[in-house]
Amino acid sequence: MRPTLQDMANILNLSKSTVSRALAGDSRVAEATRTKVVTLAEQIGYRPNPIAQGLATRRTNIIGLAVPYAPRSLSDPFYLEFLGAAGDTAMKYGYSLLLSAAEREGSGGYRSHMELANSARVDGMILTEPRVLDERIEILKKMDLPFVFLGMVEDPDVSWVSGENTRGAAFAVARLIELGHRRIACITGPSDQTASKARFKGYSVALAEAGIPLDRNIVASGDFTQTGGYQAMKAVLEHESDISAVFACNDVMAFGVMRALREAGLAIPNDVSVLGFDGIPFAEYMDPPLATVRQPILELGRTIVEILVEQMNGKNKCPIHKVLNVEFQPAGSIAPPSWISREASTCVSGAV
Amino acid sequence: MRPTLQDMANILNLSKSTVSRALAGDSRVAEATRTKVVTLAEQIGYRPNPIAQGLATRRTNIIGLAVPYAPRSLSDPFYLEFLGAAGDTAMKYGYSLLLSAAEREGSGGYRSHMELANSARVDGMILTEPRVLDERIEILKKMDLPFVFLGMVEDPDVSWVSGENTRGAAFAVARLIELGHRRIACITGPSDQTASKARFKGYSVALAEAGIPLDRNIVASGDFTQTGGYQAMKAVLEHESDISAVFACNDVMAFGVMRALREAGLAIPNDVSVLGFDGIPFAEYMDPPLATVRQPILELGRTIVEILVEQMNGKNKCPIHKVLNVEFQPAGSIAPPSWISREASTCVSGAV
DNA sequence: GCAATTAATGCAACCGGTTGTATTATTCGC
DNA sequence: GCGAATAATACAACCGGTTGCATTAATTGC
Repeated sequence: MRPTLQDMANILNLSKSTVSRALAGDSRVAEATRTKVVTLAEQIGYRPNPIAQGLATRRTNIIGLAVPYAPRSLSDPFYLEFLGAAGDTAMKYGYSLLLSAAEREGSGGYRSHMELANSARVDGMILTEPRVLDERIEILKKMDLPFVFLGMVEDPDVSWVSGENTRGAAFAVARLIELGHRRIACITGPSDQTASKARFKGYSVALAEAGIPLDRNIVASGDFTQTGGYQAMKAVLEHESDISAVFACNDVMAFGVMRALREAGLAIPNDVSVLGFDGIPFAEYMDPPLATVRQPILELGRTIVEILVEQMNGKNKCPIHKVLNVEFQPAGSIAPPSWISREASTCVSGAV
Repeated sequence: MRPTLQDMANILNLSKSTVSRALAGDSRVAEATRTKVVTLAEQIGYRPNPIAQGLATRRTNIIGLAVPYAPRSLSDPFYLEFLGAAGDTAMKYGYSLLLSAAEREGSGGYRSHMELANSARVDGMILTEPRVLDERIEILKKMDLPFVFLGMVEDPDVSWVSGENTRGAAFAVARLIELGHRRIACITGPSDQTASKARFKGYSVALAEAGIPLDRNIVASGDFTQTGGYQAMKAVLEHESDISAVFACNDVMAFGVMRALREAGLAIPNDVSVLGFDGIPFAEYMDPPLATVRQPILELGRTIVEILVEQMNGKNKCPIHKVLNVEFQPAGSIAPPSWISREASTCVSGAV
């Protein structure tokens, strides 16, 4: 049986409270006593019971992490990396992560997240994939539990951390335009997710700045999964054959896009360039390596936990919004459009 | 403030115990009373405090999940999928998953897992990546906490669930041999992991059955990461140029292998065939799609939780060892060796 | 109609800690 | 040497549930 505080007290002929204070480093207990207590604790392997501590202090040292159910969620390496980084950081601050496995049902899919938040089991929550009008926010606000979103939230009272979606997408798409691309398809994520919306906005901005009209026929919406990207790309290819580049709003969809293109007999990047978003490790192992916008995934995980910890400690009551830099990462999946290469080669052969 | 049991008791002029029993469905409380209690609970949104419940019942309804630190761990989609499935199943049985973020240090890397196991915070533990002589087993056995490993463990007293590593690998490698391959390299995982060892054994068995001698020069050890696979393949290519196929002990390493081969100017599968293991979703999105041995990842997650739940309920005291079927999944990354194709084409052109 | 059952509820201890306050022992000033 | 201040420790309530046993009320048997 695990030794308890009372056991220790009995052995040392002390009271529970003194033993407890000795371990907590309370200045009121004599140095000699503390030493004895600590030594004994070491000896018999005493560890305070976190459940009892939780009941007494109303703190659990656990952070709830709400991961949305599929289609995206836990099959996207982005989340795994994020999870790892968040877990690491949480541990550094003495917290553990409790996963809220999401539910399958469509609309009620947030119930388990809300239950966890309301369970007194966690000191704070990390939430992911905010929607434009996210029903969870109102519920959470009523609970006075600190929480932070991964991804931008409109409500100014809510803390969040996000990669620079709009600017990142705009910058990368501008590079495509710079290469000579004019017909650039866009595979978006679910339209009600803020990240998806922001990346699409970046795409639109880049087009607008280059004076290229936005053509809805070459914009399709996926669901942030391989399959989603694959199907969306197929749908676009059915009607449009003159695109020379594709911007997929995340890497995983870009993989599906690449497959759809190849199946349509289009070579990457010779016929069509492909650009992703996220910078997951697999991107550079594709053939050709996928050009993407690298998010600082580890830093996102770290930062979000740090902000949450601050709020849990009550140090900072005002909401924090943090946008982390992203970085365009060129790679073999993008190249100038074929008509430029052809012109160039014509030109060269003409000169020879 | 959250309503407590006492609040409910006060409102209804009942005692805590009756209210508690009413909610628990104890047959001793009158039906009318139970209805009143349940109605009120519904009305004021009463939810029992799981921390207090945990203290009283010594059950937390939480399963600890120990994920080893890098290099593999949470950057491998295999684990993410596993995690999702385990989480889903856990929820179905009323449990949540508490992640044990692993530590960076090499040898002491298991400390946090053991602390979690010993923390009274979890009712059971899921452990991953067993090593051949896994130090955790002895520690866990002393704690009388149910635990199950993902992956085979030698100790017969320990429960585990695993894919059919040896047979799966043997079968797949045999298919390579069947295609005509003789010089098949093997990129193993860390040699002290049972999964790695078992898959390598499958490779050896297949060779032996075909009468092909095992050549240690074309066996290299990776660490189950892309980079590890890449480097191991490079090392092999440095001395050996006559291999016609590679078996990587997991898909993620296979991606690294493919990259190394391409960088060496070798085409897949024309010059070299590549075979992976795991069946992660990305495999089929590679170019060419990666042939692999598909593990039933979701079922692994489901089964492991079910076994653990059974053991936590005390229904089954004897250890359970479960081997789940794997399935060879052919794909574009494997083909007959080039000398066969060349012979074939020579033959054909000769015939014409 | 009264003892014996049975049904319904209440009391109080307990889970293992934390923490406000009371108590005892010691030291200090003068 | 005595009262006051201070240091060290103990007591007891509390966190919010669960659970064994006692108690009371209602029902049954004869």
